[in-house]
Amino acid sequence: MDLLKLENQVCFPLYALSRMMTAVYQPLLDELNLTYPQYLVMMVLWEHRELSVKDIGAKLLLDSGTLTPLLKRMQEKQLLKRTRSAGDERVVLVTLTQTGLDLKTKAAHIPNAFRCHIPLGDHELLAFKDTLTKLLTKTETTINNN
Amino acid sequence: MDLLKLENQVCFPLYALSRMMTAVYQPLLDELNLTYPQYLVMMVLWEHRELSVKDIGAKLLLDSGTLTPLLKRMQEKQLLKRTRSAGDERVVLVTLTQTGLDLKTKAAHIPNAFRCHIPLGDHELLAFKDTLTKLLTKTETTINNN
DNA sequence: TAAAATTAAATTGTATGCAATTTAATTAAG
DNA sequence: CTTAATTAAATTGCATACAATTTAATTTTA
Repeated sequence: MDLLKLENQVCFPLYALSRMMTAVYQPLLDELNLTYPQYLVMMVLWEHRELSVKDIGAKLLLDSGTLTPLLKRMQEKQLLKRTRSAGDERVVLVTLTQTGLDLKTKAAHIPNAFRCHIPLGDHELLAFKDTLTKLLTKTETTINNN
Repeated sequence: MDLLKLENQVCFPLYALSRMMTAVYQPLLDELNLTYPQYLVMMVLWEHRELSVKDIGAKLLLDSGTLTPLLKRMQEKQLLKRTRSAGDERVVLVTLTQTGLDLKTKAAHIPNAFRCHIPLGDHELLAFKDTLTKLLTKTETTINNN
């Protein structure tokens, strides 16, 4: 068996599916004028009132090279504020504006709207999510124990 | 249950795992001076002697906006040739150079080297690949039947 | 067959990702 | 207490992704 054939790859369908899911989200997110990574940032900030850039990066597995310009664009859209921490001037704290907080109402229908496009039953979808989450966690550990 | 929480998302672990897997490949691909998308292009061209940009896009689910500059970079690295089809001048046909063909030897160890970093047994990995492939295919169909 | 529609790449513009470096602030060590 | 090491963001540079448009070639159709 030729292991260098596309059909024998695990990561190609992972890569392609990830992009396809983002494409499924896009028309829904267009209504909120958000990209998918920006939607993820909104989600962690709806959940946690105030987070540093590092905190957001730890949750989304993104570094400041990605987050700094992304957060600046979100700030330009009046969704959030970025302020230096008083206690530690190295840290930038991010909080949502009222506009950003209010956007959660407009986003409330997105999870269900998205769900409709996924051709999996509830049980399979949950099992799939579990597999992904466990593999993500385990791989993260594996990599860090280098 | 708040469906707008990060932990309740299916697509976040998909998105994060996809990027993490690419990061696992990177040190292996560095030896070949390839990025992950370039590696995928090499793979389809090792398998098929000649492909149009459209063919490559159909296999990798990428459009000419992504592929044209990517293929130009690979051409600059002497990995492939791009020529207009004689029969249909709209079509650009891509074939590997001898250098590109020869690179398969240097790539032969990559699948196994990569496999070592994935904390899953053979059976689970195959099952995971199947799930991904089926969901990719089904979602593709769902989207096209819009 | 000539105009209209379609198709394949390329181009343009914007938004990630990420490696590598830089800057500024804080902490650790001697 | 002062220097060295570390840390958090920002910056720089490069490579995807992808929407939207453009260009050139081919097909369709009236």
